[in-house]
Amino acid sequence: MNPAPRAYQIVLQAIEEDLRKEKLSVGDQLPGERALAERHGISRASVRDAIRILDVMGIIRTSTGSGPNSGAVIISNPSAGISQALRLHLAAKGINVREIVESRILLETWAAQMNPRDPVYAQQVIDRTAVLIMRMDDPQLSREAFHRIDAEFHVLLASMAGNSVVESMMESLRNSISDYVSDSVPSDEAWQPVVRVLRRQHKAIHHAFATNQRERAAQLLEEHINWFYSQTR
Amino acid sequence: MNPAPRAYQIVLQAIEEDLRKEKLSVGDQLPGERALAERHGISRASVRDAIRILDVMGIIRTSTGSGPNSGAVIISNPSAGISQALRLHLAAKGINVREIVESRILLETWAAQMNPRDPVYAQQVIDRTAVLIMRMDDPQLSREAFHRIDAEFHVLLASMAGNSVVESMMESLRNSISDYVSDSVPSDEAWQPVVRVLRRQHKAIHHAFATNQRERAAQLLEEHINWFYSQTR
DNA sequence: TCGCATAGTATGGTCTGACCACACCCTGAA
DNA sequence: TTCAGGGTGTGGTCAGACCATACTATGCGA
Repeated sequence: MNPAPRAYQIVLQAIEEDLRKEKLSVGDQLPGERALAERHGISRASVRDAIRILDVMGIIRTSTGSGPNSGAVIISNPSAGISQALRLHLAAKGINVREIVESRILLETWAAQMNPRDPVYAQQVIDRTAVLIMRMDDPQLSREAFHRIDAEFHVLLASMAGNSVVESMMESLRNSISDYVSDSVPSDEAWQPVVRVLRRQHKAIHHAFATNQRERAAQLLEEHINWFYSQTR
Repeated sequence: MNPAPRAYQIVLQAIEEDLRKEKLSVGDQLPGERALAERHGISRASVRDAIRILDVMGIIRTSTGSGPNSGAVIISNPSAGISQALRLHLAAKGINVREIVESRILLETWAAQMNPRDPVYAQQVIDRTAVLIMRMDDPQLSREAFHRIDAEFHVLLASMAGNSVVESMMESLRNSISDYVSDSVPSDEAWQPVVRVLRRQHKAIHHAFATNQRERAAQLLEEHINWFYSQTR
């Protein structure tokens, strides 16, 4: 049955157990790699395997040096691991862009129609997205910067629903295709008319949210996403 | 900007590039770790970091020995990485069960209402789920086995929509809470009445699918999931 | 007493080289 | 022709070393 359990899984399971029991929580430091190795009776190399996994999964952040901010510190960045997974499987042709776009529409329209769990936070989101829209109006903005703010805009709106799983998946879907998006529009000349339409759509979406027309916001989001991806093929 | 790019990222990016260009695809073998180390001018330890990441992300499968089925072979298991990420973040309290259940309902009801991309496959799914329902009727079945078949049942139904992202997320959500599910119902005595209701619900859901009542299937699925999790608190 | 440069210490990151168990393969004997 | 045996290359694991870094403690000088 279990002929060869990997050595790093010993550490991984122990840490997962500690997380579950809240012996470890966000902000805490993990014991040093050498200490973990000795505690579990395995080599530091195997401990590093576990640490590396926690790192790419967005559970911890590692840094060199000593002191309270060094070493492996628990963070919570659920989108990191999911983004990486989606990105790699997109490269490996295990999934395709159509499916990602379809999923984005599903998640974003759901989040838009969802009753916000926290009305105060929802109002903050509406205010903050208004700022993002203004920043995207800057004609000096590079395309990379525009895409970055654009992503933030969408993730922020999705966060209103108060579901971090949906929010992380949203962010991951957006991240996983960011290269694709950047490569999609070949020239800056072709980009100019596109960005004008995007700005207009963003403002309409924001207006629908601000006036609490959630159905309409969802519909506009779907059109917005579909339109943009029709431009990139 | 880039003071310390990790050594393993060199290999990771190279492999991702090869996947994108289809120089590598499912079934291919990766070069040996020693060969990759020499090619990129880094140590085997760093190469192993990259290999390990691809492994946990479900991009490759590794095994010892020699020959065409040994070493690191490209597979495509998108749910592996996402499952692991969700599972760890669930342990780290970065996400909670409510959010996972909410997401499951979102994905499953969407998939249920979606027009199948492939009618032939949809019919196969309906036939195969019928078999699973029969197997779940076995009173000798252990709870672990029941949950396993139950998960297969739900993932299979979701796969009808023909969106592997949604399917992977479904499977990952299901996997990430499997421990939670197993621990939820304390005794086998309490489990018996629960499993009877689950069987009945599964049959109703299957009937709705088989008779193409997709709206109703979605509604039954939502009730089914909500009911089960109301039992586990 | 205070301020600050310096040595000390612990961290993760990387490398080297070694040994193991395993699975295929190839050769040669029956 | 068959098949038992060793050969070879694979990932898995280990041990030990060195590095750059970042905090900490020391102690000197003002």
